[in-house]
Amino acid sequence: MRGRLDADADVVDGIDPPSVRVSLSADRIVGAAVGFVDEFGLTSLTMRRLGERLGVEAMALYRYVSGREALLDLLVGTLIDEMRGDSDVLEQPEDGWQDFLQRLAHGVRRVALAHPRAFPLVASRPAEAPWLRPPLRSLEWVETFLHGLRSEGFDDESCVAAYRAFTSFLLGHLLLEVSAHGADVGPLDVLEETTEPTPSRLEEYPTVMRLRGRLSEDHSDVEFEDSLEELLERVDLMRHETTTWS
Amino acid sequence: MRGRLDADADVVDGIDPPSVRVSLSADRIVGAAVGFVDEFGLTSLTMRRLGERLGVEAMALYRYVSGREALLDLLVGTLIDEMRGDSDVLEQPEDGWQDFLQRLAHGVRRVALAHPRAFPLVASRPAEAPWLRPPLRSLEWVETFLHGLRSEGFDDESCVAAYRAFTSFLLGHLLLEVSAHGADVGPLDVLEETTEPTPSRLEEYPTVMRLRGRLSEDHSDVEFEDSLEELLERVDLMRHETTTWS
DNA sequence: ACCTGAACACCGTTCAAGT
DNA sequence: ACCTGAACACCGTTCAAGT
Repeated sequence: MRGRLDADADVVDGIDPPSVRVSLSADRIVGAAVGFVDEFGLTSLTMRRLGERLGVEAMALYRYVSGREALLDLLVGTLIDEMRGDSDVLEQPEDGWQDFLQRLAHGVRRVALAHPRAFPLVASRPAEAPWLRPPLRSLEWVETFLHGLRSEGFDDESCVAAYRAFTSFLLGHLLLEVSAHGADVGPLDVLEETTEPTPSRLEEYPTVMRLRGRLSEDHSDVEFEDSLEELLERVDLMRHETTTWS
Repeated sequence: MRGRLDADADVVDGIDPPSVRVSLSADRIVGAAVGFVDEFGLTSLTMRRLGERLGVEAMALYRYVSGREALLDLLVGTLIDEMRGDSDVLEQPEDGWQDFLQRLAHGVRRVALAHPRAFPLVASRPAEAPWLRPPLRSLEWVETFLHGLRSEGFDDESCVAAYRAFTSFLLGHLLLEVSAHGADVGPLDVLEETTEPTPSRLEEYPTVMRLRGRLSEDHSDVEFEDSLEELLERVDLMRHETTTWS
């Protein structure tokens, strides 16, 4: 017994250390960044504050990520890859393309709802190439999508058309859904409940006023489901079969 | 003749003065901000640089706008109001609701394409109320929309459903369209054309590789037109007539 | 009434220096 | 090898002071 490890010393008196002292790595940094954004919002994410959260000076982060912008890109990549671990999302169709796209859509939606404050990044960051459309903007997922539909008999043109329709549907729906959950925000997130939540000059807009209650109802779940169904029907119509030689 | 005006003196030697010396106002500031974002992108918009552009110190701006965040909100408002001046957009239906929505959709699209670098703001800024959905997120336009459909015989529920479908369609389409035009971007906008525009590890993704050409084709115009048609058909289906007593 | 100078707190980022 | 201190340029914002 050679006595207690010296390394313990600085944990012992550090009440609630920012994080257990694990050596830094790009993954750990990005993970912390995701957590930080989930908790405090995008505008609060600062190299210095992120360093603090990791028990390190901001400058130490530059060993692993080349800067703040690069960090945000890594963050987006992480979110999209999170779906790979989702067992409901398939790598390739097993019960037809409709089931395949259903699972994919719900997978993306789960990610969006799990990270409502980070999701707008997925939408607004410039992609590697303009044809990598958010929110399915990694080469991996686009390959999965296109190859999946091809293997189900879609021809090239239909695959691409379906990809476009699918992404634009997802982006519109999910962005609106997370923004209703109070997504991006400005500097201070503490929304001042003191000011009336409804704009004051409302009486000038009789129709809005009358339908306000109905407008506020949240049916995101069924709406997503229904619109997705409709999308799949549209995709079905834009579909040209192809004979697969194999 | 009391000699030349003293005020001219600092214009005379100032080669290419940042702007003709007009007294400041909120409108002028917001207008300059829009121009600045159009030209240099969102991340380049800085109180100090905006002041410089207006021939004034940054601190002077605070007399007219309460801060940067407020400025961005005003900017969003301006963009949306830009459509009021669009003679193709109607205040109320004249040739049926389909024509009405067609004009509205194209009006929003023109704004988005005229300000591709500012449009993501319209999408991601938190609205006054969660039911003010981007991109139709001013009380004025929501009133116009809902009242317009009501006057065409839609009942309350259909109006709201149509509003939801319409906004989510527009948001998805237009955000993807402007992001393909290289919208948001990080710090430096000078996109480095030196690095190959195509991600390097492309050969690992055979389907993407093969369809790359097709994926890059830009058919935004016809795509918008077609999807809009489909949307209108969907709206037609979700429509319950109501008897208007008047 | 309207703008400016100086100041403050906070950024991102670099780099020589510490261990 | 990995992190820190000090420094730099640049933010947003406040406020007393100038005109």
